[in-house]
Amino acid sequence: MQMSEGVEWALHSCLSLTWAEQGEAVTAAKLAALYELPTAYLNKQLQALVRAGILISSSGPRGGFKLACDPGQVTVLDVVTAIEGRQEAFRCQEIARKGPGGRANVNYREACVASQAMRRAEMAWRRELAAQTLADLKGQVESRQPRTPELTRQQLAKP
Amino acid sequence: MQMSEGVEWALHSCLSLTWAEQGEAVTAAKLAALYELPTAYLNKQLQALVRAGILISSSGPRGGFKLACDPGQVTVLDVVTAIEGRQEAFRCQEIARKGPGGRANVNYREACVASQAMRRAEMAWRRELAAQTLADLKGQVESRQPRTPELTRQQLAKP
DNA sequence: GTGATTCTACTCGGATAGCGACTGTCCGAGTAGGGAAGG
DNA sequence: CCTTCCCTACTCGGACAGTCGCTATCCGAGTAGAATCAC
Repeated sequence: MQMSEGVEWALHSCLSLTWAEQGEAVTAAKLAALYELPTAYLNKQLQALVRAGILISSSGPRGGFKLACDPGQVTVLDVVTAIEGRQEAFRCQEIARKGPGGRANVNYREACVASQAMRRAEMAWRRELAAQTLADLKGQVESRQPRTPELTRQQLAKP
Repeated sequence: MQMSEGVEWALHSCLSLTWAEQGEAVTAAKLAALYELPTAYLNKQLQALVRAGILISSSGPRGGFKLACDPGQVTVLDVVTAIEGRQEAFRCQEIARKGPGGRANVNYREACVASQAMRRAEMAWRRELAAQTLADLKGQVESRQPRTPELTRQQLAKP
């Protein structure tokens, strides 16, 4: 069970976008240069964020990506879901239906104790992720590394 | 991010083993027949449980698998970890090290805010899984489907 | 009859293919800005 | 000089290979029990 590394890329890219000049779109190439990532593949991840409504993209010269809304409105769960998809990690195959005492007309995705146990854990996971917004992460970085916003803006301003 | 379906198989197999005759080893073939699973592949999952110390295996006639200890001592997390491995789903690649304000001598698996956010969620996930033991699941099934233990024993007794 | 020995059938365990998802890359559609041309 | 048109360069977006881990399977090592044989 491994998560796509695109999640890490997406989180850092979103943070960098919070520090970019307001209204300015940032190209995938510049975001990739920030962290030495492959441009085309990062572009693919950013596309997923656009589809999820987290970013807005524009083509052509002076085009690029920018945040679609306030960082306080976007949770870490939103970003993770945008990259990983909405389906849960544990997908109950309802094997209990075939087992002793199984009933064909019961939805074992809800009734099976194993599924419930796993679901409860995933709910807790989601709750933690939903409790943090991009603004929270942004604030944490700014208090620990006050120069990061300025350095990011400088890097993004480079041709 | 999808979890191996072996987790579901392992949980149900362990539950069935709690209902098997005390001291009797159950073969992978019989466990597979309970839920109509491919025998060889289920065997592979059970091997992982043996390596994790959850089950004990014995070869030859009257061989098979049985629980290594009391069901109350085995948590759902133990089972999941045995199948999925110990590494976390989110593996920080420390791309922040290359980013603005990055320091080469900092462990970003600990310091990066993205990594911390993800880690906090995974900790909550693990905590939920560790809070439930096989005995808990066993009790839940027995209170909802009182006939399941008996039916399981009957199925396992069949040649 | 009893004990040791051999033999057989059974089970787990690791080694071996097959497949889907993540990883990585490329080129085309569309666009904004600049430059040229005409009034 | 100003306006209009065209053209170029740039960027995203989706389509196309490569690789790794999960899925599925098979055969050999080891063993417990039964059958056989000698005493």
